[in-house]
Amino acid sequence: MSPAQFFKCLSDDTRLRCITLLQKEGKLCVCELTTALALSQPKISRHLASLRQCGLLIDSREGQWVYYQINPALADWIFPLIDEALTAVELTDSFTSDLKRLHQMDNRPELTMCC
Amino acid sequence: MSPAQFFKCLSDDTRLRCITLLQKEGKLCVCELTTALALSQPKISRHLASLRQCGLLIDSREGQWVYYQINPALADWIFPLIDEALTAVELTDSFTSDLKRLHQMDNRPELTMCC
DNA sequence: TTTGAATATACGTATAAGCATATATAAAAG
DNA sequence: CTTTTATATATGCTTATACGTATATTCAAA
Repeated sequence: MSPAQFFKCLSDDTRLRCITLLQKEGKLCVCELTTALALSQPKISRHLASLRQCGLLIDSREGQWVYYQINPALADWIFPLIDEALTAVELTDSFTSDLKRLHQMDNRPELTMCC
Repeated sequence: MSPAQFFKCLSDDTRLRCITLLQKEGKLCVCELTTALALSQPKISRHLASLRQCGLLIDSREGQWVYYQINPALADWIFPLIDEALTAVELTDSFTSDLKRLHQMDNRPELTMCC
């Protein structure tokens, strides 16, 4: 992936919020991201698919749920940029809201699996 | 400017090469950028205009030449991202070529002004 | 093996981006 | 003035993005 292609991944608000939320939280399933961002499921899924196809994210199915995370095998130059992107996005109101909705979410899959 | 808007500025190869070259060299006129990137003048000018309009670059006319530089009045979160972008882009072949063409350029305005 | 929840994809459409070519403006030189 | 160099913009075109809606797929549970 070229630098410009990487920045294009971050150039859409929905994708940027997904990536930075994953950078902060580690691993989230589609329904958690859908709840956190308060957007339609197909919209989230389509953006996650494009990020998977370009290699920025990897997915893993666990039962009914498909979890996404940042690909740990990315080129070295990408990680500091993702870090700085998170630092920048953490200053925004929408990211604060996203985090709040995520943490207030009922029936989060991980919680269910623990019981 | 939102983080996503900022990343959109970097998401086009031509704009990214302009921005990183300006980050490294400080201040360049349109004809220097045109030579360095080996692209058409209208193409460079159009991208510089869009970067000026979103506030990422500022321009200043000096005689015949219009110089562009990174806007020093940008929000704080932007500068580390530009730094990391340069670090990433410096690893690419095209950036090496851009720098080489710039430094080999004949009749660079600054040099002419010095004599 | 049917039902429901989670996720993915297809399709049509609206909008935005990017490009090449041509032309316009602005300053300097003759 | 007229020309030349540097830069900006307009126009017409093609392609890419993003979206909503509808539908398909996958898994688990009953």
